[in-house]
Amino acid sequence: MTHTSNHLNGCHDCNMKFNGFDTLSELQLNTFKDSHCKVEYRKGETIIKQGARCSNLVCIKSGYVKMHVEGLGGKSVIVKVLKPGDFIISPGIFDDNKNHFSASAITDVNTCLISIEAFRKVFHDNDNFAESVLKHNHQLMQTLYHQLINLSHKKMTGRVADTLLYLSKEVYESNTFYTTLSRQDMADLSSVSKESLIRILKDFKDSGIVVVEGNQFKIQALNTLQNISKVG
Amino acid sequence: MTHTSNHLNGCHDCNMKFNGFDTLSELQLNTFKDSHCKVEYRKGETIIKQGARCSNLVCIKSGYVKMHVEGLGGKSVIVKVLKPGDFIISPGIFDDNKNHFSASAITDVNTCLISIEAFRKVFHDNDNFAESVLKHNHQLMQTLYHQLINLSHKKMTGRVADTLLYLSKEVYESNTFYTTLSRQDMADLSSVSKESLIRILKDFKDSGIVVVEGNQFKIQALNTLQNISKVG
DNA sequence: CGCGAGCTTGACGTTGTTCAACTAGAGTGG
DNA sequence: CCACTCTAGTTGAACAACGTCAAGCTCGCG
Repeated sequence: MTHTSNHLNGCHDCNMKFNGFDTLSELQLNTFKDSHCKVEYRKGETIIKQGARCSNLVCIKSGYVKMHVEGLGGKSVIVKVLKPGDFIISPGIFDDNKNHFSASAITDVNTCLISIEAFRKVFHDNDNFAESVLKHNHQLMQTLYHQLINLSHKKMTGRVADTLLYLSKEVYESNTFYTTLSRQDMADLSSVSKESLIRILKDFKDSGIVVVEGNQFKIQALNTLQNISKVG
Repeated sequence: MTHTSNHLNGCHDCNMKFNGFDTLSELQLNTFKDSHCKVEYRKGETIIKQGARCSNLVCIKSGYVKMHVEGLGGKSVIVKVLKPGDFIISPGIFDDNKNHFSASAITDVNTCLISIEAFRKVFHDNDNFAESVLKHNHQLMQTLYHQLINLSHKKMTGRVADTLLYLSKEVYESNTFYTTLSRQDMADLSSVSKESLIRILKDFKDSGIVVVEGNQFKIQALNTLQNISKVG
Protein backbone atom coordinates (compact mmCIF):
# COMPACT_ATOMS: atom_id res chain seq x y z
CA MET A 1 0.00 0.00 0.00
CA THR A 2 1.32 3.38 -0.93
CA HIS A 3 -1.30 5.14 1.14
CA THR A 4 -1.88 4.76 4.83
CA SER A 5 -5.28 5.15 6.35
CA ASN A 6 -4.15 8.23 8.20
CA HIS A 7 -2.86 9.93 5.14
CA LEU A 8 -6.22 9.56 3.50
CA ASN A 9 -8.53 10.61 6.26
CA GLY A 10 -9.23 13.87 4.53
CA CYS A 11 -10.15 12.05 1.40
CA HIS A 12 -12.31 9.57 3.22
CA ASP A 13 -14.28 12.54 4.44
CA CYS A 14 -14.53 13.96 0.97
CA ASN A 15 -15.79 10.74 -0.54
CA MET A 16 -18.49 10.41 2.04
CA LYS A 17 -20.06 13.68 1.12
CA PHE A 18 -21.21 12.87 -2.37
CA ASN A 19 -24.71 11.89 -3.32
CA GLY A 20 -24.91 8.28 -4.34
CA PHE A 21 -21.67 7.32 -2.61
CA ASP A 22 -23.54 5.99 0.40
CA THR A 23 -23.84 2.47 -0.93
CA LEU A 24 -20.09 1.99 -1.15
CA SER A 25 -18.33 -0.53 1.05
CA GLU A 26 -15.08 0.27 2.83
CA LEU A 27 -13.27 -1.72 0.20
CA GLN A 28 -14.85 0.23 -2.62
CA LEU A 29 -14.18 3.55 -0.95
CA ASN A 30 -10.59 2.43 -0.72
CA THR A 31 -10.54 1.71 -4.44
CA PHE A 32 -11.55 5.31 -4.99
CA LYS A 33 -9.12 6.59 -2.41
CA ASP A 34 -6.22 4.74 -3.96
CA SER A 35 -6.87 6.36 -7.31
CA HIS A 36 -7.74 9.81 -6.19
CA CYS A 37 -5.95 13.12 -6.68
CA LYS A 38 -6.73 16.26 -4.76
CA VAL A 39 -6.60 19.13 -7.20
CA GLU A 40 -7.34 22.79 -6.73
CA TYR A 41 -8.48 24.91 -9.65
CA ARG A 42 -8.43 28.70 -9.75
CA LYS A 43 -11.42 30.72 -10.88
CA GLY A 44 -11.64 30.65 -14.67
CA GLU A 45 -9.67 27.45 -15.18
CA THR A 46 -10.96 24.66 -17.36
CA ILE A 47 -11.55 21.44 -15.47
CA ILE A 48 -12.99 19.35 -18.26
CA LYS A 49 -12.48 20.16 -21.90
CA GLN A 50 -15.03 19.17 -24.52
CA GLY A 51 -13.55 16.84 -27.10
CA ALA A 52 -10.62 15.73 -24.94
CA ARG A 53 -10.30 12.20 -23.65
CA CYS A 54 -11.99 11.82 -20.29
CA SER A 55 -9.75 10.48 -17.62
CA ASN A 56 -11.42 11.36 -14.37
CA LEU A 57 -14.58 11.39 -12.38
CA VAL A 58 -14.59 14.88 -10.85
CA CYS A 59 -16.01 15.41 -7.37
CA ILE A 60 -16.44 18.96 -6.14
CA LYS A 61 -15.46 19.50 -2.55
CA SER A 62 -15.78 23.26 -2.50
CA GLY A 63 -16.53 26.02 -4.96
CA TYR A 64 -18.74 26.33 -8.01
CA VAL A 65 -18.35 25.01 -11.51
CA LYS A 66 -20.20 25.75 -14.73
CA MET A 67 -20.91 22.88 -17.07
CA HIS A 68 -21.20 24.11 -20.63
CA VAL A 69 -21.41 22.90 -24.20
CA GLU A 70 -19.36 24.72 -26.79
CA GLY A 71 -21.00 25.42 -30.09
CA LEU A 72 -20.30 27.47 -33.19
CA GLY A 73 -18.28 30.65 -33.29
CA GLY A 74 -17.10 30.52 -29.70
CA LYS A 75 -20.63 30.50 -28.36
CA SER A 76 -21.65 28.18 -25.62
CA VAL A 77 -24.62 27.11 -23.55
CA ILE A 78 -24.34 26.61 -19.83
CA VAL A 79 -26.25 23.50 -18.91
CA LYS A 80 -25.83 23.47 -15.19
CA VAL A 81 -24.00 25.06 -12.29
CA LEU A 82 -22.42 22.53 -9.96
CA LYS A 83 -21.77 23.01 -6.29
CA PRO A 84 -20.05 21.17 -3.45
CA GLY A 85 -21.27 17.58 -3.23
CA ASP A 86 -21.88 17.30 -6.95
CA PHE A 87 -19.78 15.18 -9.21
CA ILE A 88 -19.31 14.91 -12.93
CA ILE A 89 -19.35 11.69 -14.87
CA SER A 90 -18.42 12.30 -18.44
CA PRO A 91 -20.96 10.72 -20.75
CA GLY A 92 -18.18 9.20 -22.81
CA ILE A 93 -17.01 6.86 -20.07
CA PHE A 94 -18.52 3.71 -21.48
CA ASP A 95 -18.64 4.94 -25.01
CA ASP A 96 -16.13 6.93 -27.05
CA ASN A 97 -14.12 8.02 -24.02
CA LYS A 98 -14.45 11.67 -24.98
CA ASN A 99 -15.92 14.57 -23.07
CA HIS A 100 -19.05 15.93 -24.66
CA PHE A 101 -19.07 19.11 -22.64
CA SER A 102 -16.67 21.36 -20.80
CA ALA A 103 -16.55 22.33 -17.15
CA SER A 104 -14.91 25.49 -15.81
CA ALA A 105 -14.35 26.87 -12.33
CA ILE A 106 -16.37 30.00 -11.60
CA THR A 107 -14.75 30.29 -8.16
CA ASP A 108 -11.64 28.65 -6.79
CA VAL A 109 -12.54 24.99 -6.59
CA ASN A 110 -11.30 22.01 -4.59
CA THR A 111 -11.80 18.72 -6.31
CA CYS A 112 -11.21 15.06 -5.78
CA LEU A 113 -10.40 13.30 -9.03
CA ILE A 114 -11.13 9.58 -9.23
CA SER A 115 -9.75 7.52 -12.07
CA ILE A 116 -12.11 6.06 -14.61
CA GLU A 117 -10.69 2.61 -14.00
CA ALA A 118 -11.56 2.79 -10.32
CA PHE A 119 -15.00 4.08 -11.21
CA ARG A 120 -15.55 1.30 -13.73
CA LYS A 121 -14.47 -1.31 -11.25
CA VAL A 122 -16.78 -0.13 -8.51
CA PHE A 123 -19.63 0.32 -10.98
CA HIS A 124 -19.30 -3.33 -11.90
CA ASP A 125 -18.83 -4.57 -8.35
CA ASN A 126 -21.65 -2.74 -6.67
CA ASP A 127 -25.06 -2.87 -8.27
CA ASN A 128 -26.50 -0.32 -5.90
CA PHE A 129 -23.82 2.15 -6.86
CA ALA A 130 -24.62 1.40 -10.50
CA GLU A 131 -28.20 2.29 -9.75
CA SER A 132 -27.11 5.56 -8.13
CA VAL A 133 -25.08 6.41 -11.16
CA LEU A 134 -27.96 5.73 -13.51
CA LYS A 135 -30.22 7.79 -11.32
CA HIS A 136 -27.72 10.63 -11.30
CA ASN A 137 -27.69 10.42 -15.07
CA HIS A 138 -31.42 10.50 -15.35
CA GLN A 139 -31.60 13.61 -13.25
CA LEU A 140 -29.13 15.33 -15.52
CA MET A 141 -31.20 14.21 -18.47
CA GLN A 142 -34.28 15.79 -16.95
CA THR A 143 -32.37 19.05 -16.70
CA LEU A 144 -31.60 18.76 -20.38
CA TYR A 145 -35.23 18.14 -21.32
CA HIS A 146 -36.18 21.15 -19.29
CA GLN A 147 -33.59 23.24 -21.13
CA LEU A 148 -34.87 22.03 -24.47
CA ILE A 149 -38.37 23.23 -23.67
CA ASN A 150 -36.98 26.49 -22.42
CA LEU A 151 -35.00 27.17 -25.53
CA SER A 152 -37.60 26.24 -28.03
CA HIS A 153 -40.80 27.49 -26.52
CA LYS A 154 -40.06 30.31 -24.14
CA LYS A 155 -39.05 33.78 -25.03
CA MET A 156 -36.24 35.72 -23.48
CA THR A 157 -37.98 37.09 -20.43
CA GLY A 158 -39.17 33.63 -19.47
CA ARG A 159 -35.73 32.14 -19.87
CA VAL A 160 -34.05 34.85 -17.85
CA ALA A 161 -36.68 34.47 -15.13
CA ASP A 162 -35.90 30.76 -15.18
CA THR A 163 -32.22 31.44 -14.77
CA LEU A 164 -32.81 33.63 -11.73
CA LEU A 165 -35.10 31.05 -10.18
CA TYR A 166 -32.60 28.31 -10.92
CA LEU A 167 -29.73 30.18 -9.31
CA SER A 168 -31.84 31.09 -6.33
CA LYS A 169 -33.42 27.69 -5.71
CA GLU A 170 -31.03 25.09 -6.98
CA VAL A 171 -27.63 26.69 -6.75
CA TYR A 172 -27.39 29.26 -4.00
CA GLU A 173 -30.51 28.13 -2.11
CA SER A 174 -31.53 31.58 -1.02
CA ASN A 175 -33.66 34.48 -2.19
CA THR A 176 -30.63 36.70 -1.99
CA PHE A 177 -27.43 35.55 -3.53
CA TYR A 178 -24.11 36.75 -4.82
CA THR A 179 -22.95 35.06 -7.99
CA THR A 180 -19.53 34.83 -9.58
CA LEU A 181 -21.15 34.23 -12.96
CA SER A 182 -20.49 37.06 -15.39
CA ARG A 183 -23.30 38.63 -17.41
CA GLN A 184 -22.06 36.63 -20.35
CA ASP A 185 -22.35 33.47 -18.25
CA MET A 186 -25.86 34.34 -17.20
CA ALA A 187 -26.66 35.00 -20.84
CA ASP A 188 -25.25 31.60 -21.80
CA LEU A 189 -27.34 30.01 -19.09
CA SER A 190 -30.45 31.66 -20.52
CA SER A 191 -29.42 31.33 -24.17
CA VAL A 192 -29.77 35.00 -24.96
CA SER A 193 -27.23 37.60 -25.98
CA LYS A 194 -25.40 39.42 -23.21
CA GLU A 195 -27.09 42.68 -24.20
CA SER A 196 -30.55 41.16 -24.06
CA LEU A 197 -29.87 39.67 -20.66
CA ILE A 198 -28.83 43.06 -19.34
CA ARG A 199 -31.91 44.74 -20.72
CA ILE A 200 -34.24 42.16 -19.19
CA LEU A 201 -32.45 42.34 -15.88
CA LYS A 202 -32.99 46.09 -15.99
CA ASP A 203 -36.68 45.57 -16.74
CA PHE A 204 -37.01 43.23 -13.79
CA LYS A 205 -35.18 45.73 -11.62
CA ASP A 206 -37.34 48.65 -12.78
CA SER A 207 -40.53 46.74 -12.10
CA GLY A 208 -39.34 45.83 -8.62
CA ILE A 209 -39.19 42.09 -9.24
CA VAL A 210 -35.55 41.77 -8.29
CA VAL A 211 -32.93 43.98 -6.71
CA VAL A 212 -29.71 43.93 -8.67
CA GLU A 213 -26.49 45.43 -7.39
CA GLY A 214 -23.66 44.24 -9.56
CA ASN A 215 -23.49 40.53 -8.90
CA GLN A 216 -25.66 40.68 -5.81
CA PHE A 217 -29.25 39.63 -6.43
CA LYS A 218 -32.36 39.68 -4.33
CA ILE A 219 -35.62 38.22 -5.53
CA GLN A 220 -38.42 40.49 -4.34
CA ALA A 221 -41.50 39.22 -6.16
CA LEU A 222 -41.07 35.48 -6.34
CA ASN A 223 -44.60 34.89 -7.59
CA THR A 224 -44.28 37.34 -10.43
CA LEU A 225 -41.01 35.79 -11.45
CA GLN A 226 -42.47 32.29 -11.35
CA ASN A 227 -45.35 33.49 -13.44
CA ILE A 228 -43.10 35.02 -16.05
CA SER A 229 -41.20 31.76 -16.18
CA LYS A 230 -44.37 29.74 -16.57
CA VAL A 231 -46.05 31.84 -19.22
CA GLY A 232 -42.85 32.15 -21.23
CA MET B 1 -44.56 -21.73 -15.39
CA THR B 2 -47.29 -19.99 -17.25
CA HIS B 3 -45.14 -19.76 -20.35
CA THR B 4 -43.60 -22.62 -22.24
CA SER B 5 -40.42 -22.22 -24.20
CA ASN B 6 -42.30 -22.87 -27.39
CA HIS B 7 -44.89 -20.27 -26.74
CA LEU B 8 -42.17 -17.67 -26.38
CA ASN B 9 -39.94 -18.45 -29.29
CA GLY B 10 -41.10 -15.36 -31.12
CA CYS B 11 -40.27 -13.28 -28.14
CA HIS B 12 -36.90 -14.87 -27.68
CA ASP B 13 -36.11 -13.69 -31.16
CA CYS B 14 -37.33 -10.22 -30.39
CA ASN B 15 -35.23 -9.89 -27.27
CA MET B 16 -32.11 -10.89 -29.05
CA LYS B 17 -32.33 -8.09 -31.54
CA PHE B 18 -31.83 -5.18 -29.20
CA ASN B 19 -28.58 -3.35 -28.74
CA GLY B 20 -27.12 -4.04 -25.34
CA PHE B 21 -29.15 -7.20 -24.80
CA ASP B 22 -26.25 -9.37 -25.85
CA THR B 23 -24.81 -9.72 -22.37
CA LEU B 24 -27.93 -11.34 -21.01
CA SER B 25 -27.91 -14.93 -19.83
CA GLU B 26 -30.68 -17.37 -20.68
CA LEU B 27 -32.04 -16.93 -17.20
CA GLN B 28 -32.14 -13.16 -17.56
CA LEU B 29 -33.73 -13.34 -20.96
CA ASN B 30 -36.34 -15.54 -19.36
CA THR B 31 -36.95 -12.92 -16.71
CA PHE B 32 -37.73 -10.49 -19.49
CA LYS B 33 -39.77 -13.02 -21.40
CA ASP B 34 -41.89 -13.83 -18.39
CA SER B 35 -42.80 -10.19 -17.93
CA HIS B 36 -43.22 -9.20 -21.50
CA CYS B 37 -46.29 -8.17 -23.44
CA LYS B 38 -46.48 -7.99 -27.18
CA VAL B 39 -48.38 -4.87 -28.07
CA GLU B 40 -49.17 -3.35 -31.42
CA TYR B 41 -49.79 0.36 -31.74
CA ARG B 42 -51.47 2.06 -34.67
CA LYS B 43 -49.97 5.09 -36.33
CA GLY B 44 -50.66 8.16 -34.23
CA GLU B 45 -51.14 6.34 -30.94
CA THR B 46 -49.35 7.43 -27.80
CA ILE B 47 -47.02 4.78 -26.43
CA ILE B 48 -45.53 6.73 -23.56
CA LYS B 49 -47.19 9.75 -22.03
CA GLN B 50 -45.19 12.47 -20.39
CA GLY B 51 -46.11 12.91 -16.73
CA ALA B 52 -47.68 9.46 -16.38
CA ARG B 53 -46.15 6.77 -14.21
CA CYS B 54 -43.71 4.68 -16.17
CA SER B 55 -44.45 1.01 -16.09
CA ASN B 56 -42.59 -0.48 -19.00
CA LEU B 57 -39.39 -0.69 -20.89
CA VAL B 58 -40.47 -0.39 -24.51
CA CYS B 59 -38.62 -2.31 -27.20
CA ILE B 60 -39.44 -1.56 -30.81
CA LYS B 61 -39.68 -4.61 -33.03
CA SER B 62 -40.98 -2.90 -36.13
CA GLY B 63 -42.08 0.58 -37.12
CA TYR B 64 -41.02 4.08 -36.16
CA VAL B 65 -41.63 6.11 -33.06
CA LYS B 66 -41.10 9.79 -32.29
CA MET B 67 -39.83 10.71 -28.86
CA HIS B 68 -40.96 14.20 -27.91
CA VAL B 69 -41.12 16.58 -25.00
CA GLU B 70 -44.29 18.54 -24.51
CA GLY B 71 -43.95 22.17 -23.60
CA LEU B 72 -46.19 25.19 -23.29
CA GLY B 73 -49.33 25.78 -25.30
CA GLY B 74 -49.45 22.38 -26.95
CA LYS B 75 -46.05 22.83 -28.51
CA SER B 76 -43.50 20.09 -28.45
CA VAL B 77 -39.96 19.25 -29.46
CA ILE B 78 -39.10 15.98 -31.09
CA VAL B 79 -35.88 14.73 -29.58
CA LYS B 80 -35.35 11.59 -31.54
CA VAL B 81 -36.92 9.18 -34.00
CA LEU B 82 -36.66 5.57 -32.91
CA LYS B 83 -36.55 2.58 -35.21
CA PRO B 84 -36.58 -1.19 -34.93
CA GLY B 85 -33.96 -2.42 -32.47
CA ASP B 86 -34.20 0.70 -30.31
CA PHE B 87 -35.68 0.67 -26.87
CA ILE B 88 -36.87 3.31 -24.47
CA ILE B 89 -35.93 3.45 -20.84
CA SER B 90 -37.86 6.16 -19.11
CA PRO B 91 -35.52 8.40 -17.16
CA GLY B 92 -37.81 8.18 -14.16
CA ILE B 93 -37.20 4.49 -13.56
CA PHE B 94 -34.88 4.88 -10.61
CA ASP B 95 -36.10 8.29 -9.64
CA ASP B 96 -39.62 9.69 -9.50
CA ASN B 97 -41.14 6.91 -11.58
CA LYS B 98 -42.61 9.37 -14.03
CA ASN B 99 -42.10 9.75 -17.74
CA HIS B 100 -40.34 12.92 -18.68
CA PHE B 101 -41.18 12.69 -22.34
CA SER B 102 -43.80 11.17 -24.59
CA ALA B 103 -43.43 8.65 -27.37
CA SER B 104 -45.88 8.24 -30.24
CA ALA B 105 -46.11 5.86 -33.14
CA ILE B 106 -45.51 7.47 -36.53
CA THR B 107 -46.21 4.19 -38.30
CA ASP B 108 -47.91 1.07 -37.05
CA VAL B 109 -45.53 -0.29 -34.45
CA ASN B 110 -44.88 -3.68 -32.92
CA THR B 111 -43.44 -3.52 -29.45
CA CYS B 112 -42.30 -5.77 -26.70
CA LEU B 113 -43.03 -4.30 -23.29
CA ILE B 114 -40.88 -5.44 -20.40
CA SER B 115 -41.89 -4.67 -16.85
CA ILE B 116 -39.81 -2.28 -14.82
CA GLU B 117 -39.45 -4.87 -12.07
CA ALA B 118 -37.89 -7.33 -14.49
CA PHE B 119 -35.65 -4.62 -15.81
CA ARG B 120 -34.58 -3.58 -12.33
CA LYS B 121 -33.84 -7.16 -11.38
CA VAL B 122 -31.67 -7.82 -14.41
CA PHE B 123 -29.95 -4.46 -14.06
CA HIS B 124 -28.90 -5.45 -10.56
CA ASP B 125 -27.96 -9.02 -11.45
CA ASN B 126 -25.87 -8.35 -14.53
CA ASP B 127 -23.21 -5.68 -14.32
CA ASN B 128 -22.48 -5.85 -18.02
CA PHE B 129 -26.11 -5.16 -18.81
CA ALA B 130 -25.93 -2.25 -16.37
CA GLU B 131 -23.01 -0.91 -18.34
CA SER B 132 -24.96 -1.26 -21.59
CA VAL B 133 -27.83 0.66 -20.08
CA LEU B 134 -25.58 3.45 -18.91
CA LYS B 135 -23.97 3.58 -22.32
CA HIS B 136 -27.34 3.73 -23.98
CA ASN B 137 -28.16 6.60 -21.70
CA HIS B 138 -25.01 8.46 -22.49
CA GLN B 139 -25.67 8.22 -26.18
CA LEU B 140 -29.10 9.71 -25.69
CA MET B 141 -27.52 12.46 -23.63
CA GLN B 142 -25.14 13.25 -26.46
CA THR B 143 -28.13 13.67 -28.75
CA LEU B 144 -29.55 16.12 -26.27
CA TYR B 145 -26.35 18.15 -26.12
CA HIS B 146 -26.34 18.28 -29.86
CA GLN B 147 -29.90 19.52 -29.87
CA LEU B 148 -29.06 22.20 -27.35
CA ILE B 149 -26.34 23.60 -29.57
CA ASN B 150 -28.65 23.43 -32.54
CA LEU B 151 -31.42 25.31 -30.87
CA SER B 152 -29.37 28.01 -29.32
CA HIS B 153 -26.74 28.76 -31.93
CA LYS B 154 -28.03 27.80 -35.33
CA LYS B 155 -30.61 29.57 -37.36
CA MET B 156 -33.52 27.98 -39.10
CA THR B 157 -31.89 26.90 -42.32
CA GLY B 158 -29.12 25.16 -40.38
CA ARG B 159 -31.56 23.34 -38.17
CA VAL B 160 -33.70 22.18 -41.04
CA ALA B 161 -30.60 20.99 -42.88
CA ASP B 162 -29.69 19.10 -39.74
CA THR B 163 -33.09 17.48 -39.63
CA LEU B 164 -32.78 16.27 -43.21
CA LEU B 165 -29.30 14.91 -42.56
CA TYR B 166 -30.47 13.23 -39.37
CA LEU B 167 -33.38 11.53 -41.09
CA SER B 168 -31.21 10.47 -43.98
CA LYS B 169 -28.24 9.20 -42.00
CA GLU B 170 -29.51 8.04 -38.66
CA VAL B 171 -33.10 7.08 -39.24
CA TYR B 172 -33.73 5.91 -42.78
CA GLU B 173 -30.09 5.27 -43.66
CA SER B 174 -30.41 6.33 -47.26
CA ASN B 175 -30.09 9.42 -49.42
CA THR B 176 -33.64 8.92 -50.59
CA PHE B 177 -36.30 8.25 -48.05
CA TYR B 178 -40.00 8.37 -47.49
CA THR B 179 -41.04 9.66 -44.11
CA THR B 180 -44.29 9.33 -42.22
CA LEU B 181 -43.44 12.43 -40.22
CA SER B 182 -45.82 15.29 -40.96
CA ARG B 183 -44.55 18.78 -41.75
CA GLN B 184 -45.47 19.72 -38.23
CA ASP B 185 -43.37 16.83 -36.94
CA MET B 186 -40.43 17.89 -39.05
CA ALA B 187 -40.90 21.41 -37.74
CA ASP B 188 -40.90 20.10 -34.16
CA LEU B 189 -37.74 18.17 -34.91
CA SER B 190 -36.10 21.37 -36.15
CA SER B 191 -37.73 23.67 -33.61
CA VAL B 192 -39.21 26.02 -36.14
CA SER B 193 -42.78 26.82 -37.04
CA LYS B 194 -44.48 24.64 -39.61
CA GLU B 195 -44.66 27.58 -42.02
CA SER B 196 -40.96 28.30 -41.74
CA LEU B 197 -40.10 24.68 -42.31
CA ILE B 198 -42.15 24.62 -45.49
CA ARG B 199 -40.53 27.78 -46.78
CA ILE B 200 -37.02 26.48 -46.16
CA LEU B 201 -37.84 23.16 -47.73
CA LYS B 202 -39.02 25.07 -50.75
CA ASP B 203 -35.77 27.04 -50.82
CA PHE B 204 -33.75 23.83 -50.69
CA LYS B 205 -35.90 22.41 -53.45
CA ASP B 206 -35.58 25.51 -55.63
CA SER B 207 -31.81 25.54 -55.28
CA GLY B 208 -31.61 21.87 -56.19
CA ILE B 209 -30.28 20.71 -52.84
CA VAL B 210 -33.08 18.23 -52.26
CA VAL B 211 -35.91 16.78 -54.26
CA VAL B 212 -39.18 16.93 -52.37
CA GLU B 213 -42.31 15.16 -53.52
CA GLY B 214 -44.77 15.13 -50.69
CA ASN B 215 -43.16 12.94 -48.08
CA GLN B 216 -40.58 11.51 -50.43
CA PHE B 217 -37.16 13.10 -50.10
CA LYS B 218 -33.98 12.80 -52.05
CA ILE B 219 -30.82 14.55 -51.00
CA GLN B 220 -29.04 15.79 -54.12
CA ALA B 221 -26.28 18.01 -52.82
CA LEU B 222 -25.07 16.37 -49.65
CA ASN B 223 -22.05 18.63 -49.31
CA THR B 224 -24.07 21.80 -49.59
CA LEU B 225 -26.51 20.53 -47.01
CA GLN B 226 -23.72 19.58 -44.63
CA ASN B 227 -22.21 22.97 -45.10
CA ILE B 228 -25.46 24.75 -44.33
CA SER B 229 -25.75 22.61 -41.22
CA LYS B 230 -22.21 23.42 -40.14
CA VAL B 231 -22.30 27.16 -40.71
CA GLY B 232 -25.66 27.47 -39.01
C1' DC C 1 -3.56 59.21 -14.05
C1' DG C 2 -4.58 56.22 -17.73
C1' DC C 3 -5.61 51.69 -19.33
C1' DG C 4 -8.44 47.64 -20.09
C1' DA C 5 -12.08 44.36 -19.10
C1' DG C 6 -16.55 43.85 -18.23
C1' DC C 7 -20.91 46.23 -18.19
C1' DT C 8 -24.61 49.21 -20.12
C1' DT C 9 -27.37 51.68 -23.48
C1' DG C 10 -29.34 53.02 -27.99
C1' DA C 11 -30.23 52.42 -32.87
C1' DC C 12 -30.85 49.34 -36.48
C1' DG C 13 -31.67 45.32 -39.31
C1' DT C 14 -32.54 40.56 -39.61
C1' DT C 15 -34.97 36.56 -38.46
C1' DG C 16 -38.70 33.98 -37.67
C1' DT C 17 -43.50 33.74 -35.77
C1' DT C 18 -48.28 34.60 -36.32
C1' DC C 19 -52.44 35.25 -38.75
C1' DA C 20 -55.31 34.64 -42.50
C1' DA C 21 -56.52 32.98 -46.80
C1' DC C 22 -56.26 29.46 -50.10
C1' DT C 23 -55.49 24.63 -52.00
C1' DA C 24 -55.47 19.66 -52.39
C1' DG C 25 -56.63 15.13 -51.04
C1' DA C 26 -59.26 11.82 -48.10
C1' DG C 27 -63.21 10.29 -46.06
C1' DT C 28 -68.35 10.41 -45.25
C1' DG C 29 -73.14 10.30 -45.92
C1' DG C 30 -77.05 11.25 -48.79
C1' DC D 1 -71.59 9.82 -57.71
C1' DC D 2 -71.40 14.16 -55.92
C1' DA D 3 -71.46 17.82 -52.52
C1' DC D 4 -69.51 18.43 -47.71
C1' DT D 5 -66.24 18.51 -44.39
C1' DC D 6 -61.83 17.84 -42.31
C1' DT D 7 -57.20 17.75 -42.13
C1' DA D 8 -52.58 18.73 -43.85
C1' DG D 9 -50.00 21.50 -46.67
C1' DT D 10 -48.83 25.97 -48.80
C1' DT D 11 -48.33 30.95 -49.59
C1' DG D 12 -48.22 35.96 -48.49
C1' DA D 13 -48.07 40.00 -45.59
C1' DA D 14 -47.50 42.23 -41.20
C1' DC D 15 -45.35 42.40 -37.04
C1' DA D 16 -42.69 41.27 -32.96
C1' DA D 17 -38.64 39.42 -31.11
C1' DC D 18 -33.94 39.32 -30.81
C1' DG D 19 -29.11 39.76 -32.15
C1' DT D 20 -25.54 42.85 -33.79
C1' DC D 21 -22.95 46.91 -33.95
C1' DA D 22 -21.08 50.83 -32.08
C1' DA D 23 -20.38 53.95 -28.57
C1' DG D 24 -19.97 55.30 -23.87
C1' DC D 25 -19.47 53.98 -19.07
C1' DT D 26 -17.43 52.14 -14.58
C1' DC D 27 -14.30 50.29 -11.75
C1' DG D 28 -10.12 48.11 -10.33
C1' DC D 29 -5.31 48.14 -11.07
C1' DG D 30 -0.72 49.19 -12.60
